[in-house]
Amino acid sequence: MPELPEVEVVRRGLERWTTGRTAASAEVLHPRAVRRHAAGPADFAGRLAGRTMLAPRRRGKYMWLPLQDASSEAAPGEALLAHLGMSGQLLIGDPGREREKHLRVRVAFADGGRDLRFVDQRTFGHLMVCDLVPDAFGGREGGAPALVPEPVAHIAADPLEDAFDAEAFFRALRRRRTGIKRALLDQSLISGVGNIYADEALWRARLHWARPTETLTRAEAARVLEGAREVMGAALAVGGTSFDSHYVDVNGDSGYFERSLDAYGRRDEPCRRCGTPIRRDVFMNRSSYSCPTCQPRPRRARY
DNA sequence: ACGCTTACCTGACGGC
DNA sequence: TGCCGTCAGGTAAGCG
Repeated sequence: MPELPEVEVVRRGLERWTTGRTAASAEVLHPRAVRRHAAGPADFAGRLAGRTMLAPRRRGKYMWLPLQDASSEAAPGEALLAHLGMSGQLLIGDPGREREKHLRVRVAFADGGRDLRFVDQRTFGHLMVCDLVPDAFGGREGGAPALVPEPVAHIAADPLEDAFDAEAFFRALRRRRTGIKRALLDQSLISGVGNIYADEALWRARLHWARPTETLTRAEAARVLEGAREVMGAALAVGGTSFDSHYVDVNGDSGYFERSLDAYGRRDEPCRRCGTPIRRDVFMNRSSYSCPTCQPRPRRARY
């Protein structure tokens, strides 16, 4: 389940293997993989052919590769945007290797070297070519607002970005009438946090997932933010979290953070702070893990 | 307008 | 052995 650290690991892999290379052709093997590319698979492939991929960028769980025309020095106005969804993988390898069972899109390069493949069992992920627009969330680059893909324009900065505005995040929480975990999963408030790291951040902050956001103090909000930054930074340092074969880097290798998780997936196992068995609640049709002692349920809960 | 629910999708797994 | 229900969950459309 790729969240920010896992996407960043993939972004770094792409940075090494695709930067400066020119796409020769793209093959869409499953139209659902490019469903958000409104003009269709043929247009998607046409917009990639002949264009050079610049250094990949990321915000939250989205990543993109700015596309430059071979014939032009002009700054890129479009990008190849990728979201891995639940099970998406971007893989780099020998073009002659066997086709993966869930291969959805393949991009061949003009240099004839390693190709780029989008493999996605559950097809929640997608690729598209889209316009770049000025960032409304404060990202800067070279003295001007940074450019982000149009579909990313409504996604808030992630907590590992310089542009992330902690005070604005706190004010937004106080305005909301919802629970803290729901807010952490809302990518328009803070991006990059998914179910796993939301539970980990809340465990670190010692807050229950149903805590009403409008009652959070500035100090509590800061604890959540610090927890998210710490846990995602630590996960990134060891290559991300892998629960199954779904999340891998561009070479197909898994990360090692699962063994370091304090809450997620640890039902009935002892809390690493106090020894109380970790509980599992069903919330938003998914699991929430927390410590009954360190993270007591608030008297007024919001779901 | 906002908060919340639902649909989308495939494979693993447990129970019978 | 095989069938069926459940679970995994990010996103955005759609509902009230």
